[in-house]
Amino acid sequence: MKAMYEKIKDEKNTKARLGKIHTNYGTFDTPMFMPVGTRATVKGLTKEELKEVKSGFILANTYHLWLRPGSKIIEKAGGLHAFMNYDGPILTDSGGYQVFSLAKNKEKDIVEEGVHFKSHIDGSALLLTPEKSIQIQNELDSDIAMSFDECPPASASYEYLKQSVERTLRWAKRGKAVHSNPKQALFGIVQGGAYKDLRKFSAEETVKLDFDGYSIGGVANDGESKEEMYQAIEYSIPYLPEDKVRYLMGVGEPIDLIEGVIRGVDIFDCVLPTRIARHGHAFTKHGRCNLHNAKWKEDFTPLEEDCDCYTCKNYTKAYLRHLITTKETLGGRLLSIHNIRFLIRLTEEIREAIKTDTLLAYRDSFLAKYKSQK
RNA sequence: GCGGAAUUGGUGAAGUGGUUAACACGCCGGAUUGUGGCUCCGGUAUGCAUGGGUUCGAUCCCCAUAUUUCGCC
Repeated sequence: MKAMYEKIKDEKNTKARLGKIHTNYGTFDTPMFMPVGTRATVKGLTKEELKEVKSGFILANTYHLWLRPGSKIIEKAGGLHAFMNYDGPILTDSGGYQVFSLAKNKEKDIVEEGVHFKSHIDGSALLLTPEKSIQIQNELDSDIAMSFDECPPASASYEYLKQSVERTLRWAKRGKAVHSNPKQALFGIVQGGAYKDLRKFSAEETVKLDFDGYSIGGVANDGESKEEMYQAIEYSIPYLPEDKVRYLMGVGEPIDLIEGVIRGVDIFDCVLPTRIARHGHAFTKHGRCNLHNAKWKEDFTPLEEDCDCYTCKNYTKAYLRHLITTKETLGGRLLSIHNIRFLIRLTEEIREAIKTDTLLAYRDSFLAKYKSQK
C-alpha cells in the first residue's frame, strides 16, 4: 500500500492544504512533522513515548543503517518496523545528504556513478549509488523511500547547482528503475538552490518521472537566510502536482513550519527538537528556553503551563535545569519529549487554523509571542 | 619545640623583575534546520596569603606574620 495524498483544501491567500496519508500503519493528517530517528531510534525515546507525543511518521537514515547494523540484518529481522518494534510509518532518507558531507573532494568523489566517501566509523572507502541506496531502502522496508540526490549547499555556484540538478534527475531515474518494494512509496527530490529557473526545471523534470510524492531539498543546510529558504519553496511548489505529498526536507524551526505550510508544504522533518534538547534547549511559545540559564534555578513551574506533554505534566524547569547542568541523560530525554510534542502540537494548531481559514492570523500571533522573549 | 616546603580566580594549576597572569574544569551567555550524538563559539582574577622592605618598577627578590603540609624530637 502506498502513501497517498487526498482531499485538498486551499485557504484564501495561502497555499496551505489539509490532507491525509494512508499507510499500513494507519491514516495520518497533514501538515505533519516527523521526528528524526536516524539510527532506528528517535534518540532517547521508546515507542510508547513516541506514541504519547502523537508522532506518526518517523525518519530513519539509509546511510547510518547501511553501515550499522547493515540492511541485511534488518531485513532478516523482518524489516525496520519489526527490528525497532515501531508500529507507525517510517520514511527513510536516501543517505545523499550524509554522503555529500562525507565526500572530501567534491569534484573527484562525486561522480556520475555515485559518491565515493569514507566511512565515519572506520574510515573505509565506500561508494553509494542511486541503485544501492534504493536497494538498501527496499530491504529496510520503510513506507516511504527517498531518491538518492546530490545535496549541495545553497551557496554553491549557479553552474554547480545546474549540473547538480541534472545529475540528481539522472540518479532519480536510475533509482526508480530498480525500486522493487511494492509496499513502499518512492519520492523524488527537487534541488536547485535559490535559483528560480533551476527549481522550476528540477521540479518539472522530476514530476515527469512520476513519483509518489515530492520533496524540496537543499534548504536549511548552509546558513542561508530564511527569506532564501522561503523563496526556494515558492520557486518549487507551483510545479508540483496538487494531489501528491510535498515534503520539505530538514526544516523544523517552529516559524519555518508555519511559513512552509503557508507556501504549500505538507510534511517536515528535523533533528532540531531532539538535538537542541540534548543541548539543553526547549521550544516554547515564547521562544526557545535555554535550561542552562541561571534564571531557572528556582523556577518550580513547568516549561509551559498549558502543554500536554509528559515532561510538562510532571517536571519543573528547576529540575530540568538540574538534569541538564549535571548532564544527566534523563534531561535530554524529557526535553526531547517536550520539543517533539511541541512541534506536533504546532501542526495540530496549524491544521485547525487552516480549517477555519485563519492561518495567516495564526502566524502573526505566533510570531508576536515567539519573538517577545527572544 | 626544631627544621624544610608551600601559599596565584569558584577549583586544579602554569608563569615572569617591566605593555592584556597560560591552560583546563567550573560558572555565565550564545549557536545548532534530510544528526559524522555526549558538539561548537564567546565571556569570566583591577590581582598572585597579610604587613613591611629592596628597586625607576615586584605576583616574581628580602624580612616578619598567618595558614597548610612534611620530617625530627
